[in-house]
Amino acid sequence: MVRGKTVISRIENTTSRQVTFSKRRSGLFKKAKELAILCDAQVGVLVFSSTGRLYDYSNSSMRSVIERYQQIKDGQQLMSASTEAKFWQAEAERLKQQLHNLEGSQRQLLAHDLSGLEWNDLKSLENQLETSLHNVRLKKVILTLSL
Amino acid sequence: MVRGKTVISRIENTTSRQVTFSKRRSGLFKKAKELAILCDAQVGVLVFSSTGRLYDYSNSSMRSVIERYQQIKDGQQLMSASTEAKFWQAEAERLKQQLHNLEGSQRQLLAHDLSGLEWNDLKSLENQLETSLHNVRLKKVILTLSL
DNA sequence: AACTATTTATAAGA
DNA sequence: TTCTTATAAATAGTT
Repeated sequence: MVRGKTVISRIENTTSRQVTFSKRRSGLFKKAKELAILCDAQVGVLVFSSTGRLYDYSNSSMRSVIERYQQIKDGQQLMSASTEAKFWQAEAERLKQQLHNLEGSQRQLLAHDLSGLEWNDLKSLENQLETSLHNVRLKKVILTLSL
Repeated sequence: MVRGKTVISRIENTTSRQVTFSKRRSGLFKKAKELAILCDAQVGVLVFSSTGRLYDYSNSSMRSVIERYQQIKDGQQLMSASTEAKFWQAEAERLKQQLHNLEGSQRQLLAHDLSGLEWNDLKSLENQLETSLHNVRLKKVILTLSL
């Protein structure tokens, strides 16, 4: 039971300090979570025990909380490794999409996949191929003449 | 007064959400401070309101708390995060190369760039285009007949 | 911001 | 560590 008003000063007894640390830490995290949910806030809590062990809570991700903090406080900070990873992942995704599109149009040019093409599409593809063929033949002639 | 058990879910009313935010935020900071004093811990709390405003508490300095967090986390994770970053960077590089190659062959198919092509290259390109053209025309016929 | 009926957190004991 | 419980502390709704 709670005996009298608790004085807030360092608990000298190691064992009860550790017990209190454990209890109050979870209490703090619970409060943090409730604040985040009730008030639609982004919350991050970092706690280092006196033995140096890290405990943390965040309703989103601690990295994003810290990044947001640093953006506000510092303006600009070096990209963290995880941000850099995300950047390159997005870049790879973008390139993959571009590649996919180009492969599709290549398949049409090679007439490997003409599905989904309407009459007008086929007509313009035919024109394109005719133009290409013409230019390739022209190039052959030029090459022949220059020999 | 408190009426019944409080349900922890987003408070819809804006005014009471703001009031609760203010009250619980200071409650959270108070708890954080008590934990730090009682248990000799280093504590940092970051809170962003739904309007994006930053509130923070730390018994030492937030900067040192964050630095300590990153040293521990990155010590455990920097390897994987930076490895991941490298992986995706390499993946992006590979895709970029692939895209470049495909763009080159596309330019040849469209006869936009025939430079560097020898007689034999031109001959096989011509054949490829003829085949494509044939297949496109065939598809047109099929489309016409099926109308 | 202040009040207060209740709920919630928690210190100490088991 | 987990449960219990007496008591302190926090807080939701009201003024």
